[in-house]
Amino acid sequence: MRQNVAMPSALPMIQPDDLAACCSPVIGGVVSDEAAETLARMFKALGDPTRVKLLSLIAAAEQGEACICDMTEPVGLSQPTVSHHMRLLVEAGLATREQRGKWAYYRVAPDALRALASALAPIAC
Amino acid sequence: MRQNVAMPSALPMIQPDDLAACCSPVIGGVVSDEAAETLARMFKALGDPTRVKLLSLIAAAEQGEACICDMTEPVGLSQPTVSHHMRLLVEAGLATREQRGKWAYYRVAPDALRALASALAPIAC
DNA sequence: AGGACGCATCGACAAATGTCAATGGATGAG
DNA sequence: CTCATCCATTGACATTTGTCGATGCGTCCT
Repeated sequence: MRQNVAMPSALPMIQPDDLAACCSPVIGGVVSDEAAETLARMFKALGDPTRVKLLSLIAAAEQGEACICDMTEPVGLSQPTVSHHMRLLVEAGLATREQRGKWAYYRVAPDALRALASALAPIAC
Repeated sequence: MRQNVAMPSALPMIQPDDLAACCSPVIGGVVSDEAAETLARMFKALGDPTRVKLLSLIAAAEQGEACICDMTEPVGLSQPTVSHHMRLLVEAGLATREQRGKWAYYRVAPDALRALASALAPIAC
């Protein structure tokens, strides 16, 4: 390795709690292992075209909510598969689920999206 | 399926070219299949804690650049594995690679991060 | 020229992921 | 009560992903 070039060690460690802060993570300091884990778990949930589209469908739906049966046809996948994807989105904190009678209504979690967006903020805040 | 609830069909289709626009994707209209694919490919690259940390390391390094040999020890993985992860980040457009003599210098691609961040913007823009 | 170093590629392998058909549990309508 | 509907869970399977050791290709130093 080259001499002693400016690597991590003594840089401000970003903790998971800091994720909500503006302009913190990725840029602005080395993220801790836990923060990297937390961020990656959320990003992974967005790392599938079907889930991106599902989230988009929900956000675009009137009332900002949708149930499984509304989404299977637009994404062209089976009901169990859509249910599975929605579960991943909820577990990642990117969506919420509310059972109302026979239907399960899913909504986007704006705070989580905001947190992710701010985690990416390169410089401009 | 319930009656005819407000689903996609006639909503503004977000195309990949629109991804740079502010406040467009995910929220604000149903993303097209291609846009969902594009976004998912980038998010997937961030869907691994190692890659999040790598990006963070690069961004935090002085000069904003780092080579493989600077990163293997902080992430605790073998050189081929780190090289592999960096390739994924570059292919996703989230980082750039520049060979200078013996070393390969990696930098973060701020525009790509900005595009991703704006793709998440829930409402506030 | 020869050796040391930085990095990418290859082959291998276990683990995780996306998908479906089949099934089962709730809820609401008749 | 009975039946249809919405949804989640299960089991199965092919594909993708993360990781490593081994190897090969450049580049720099002496």
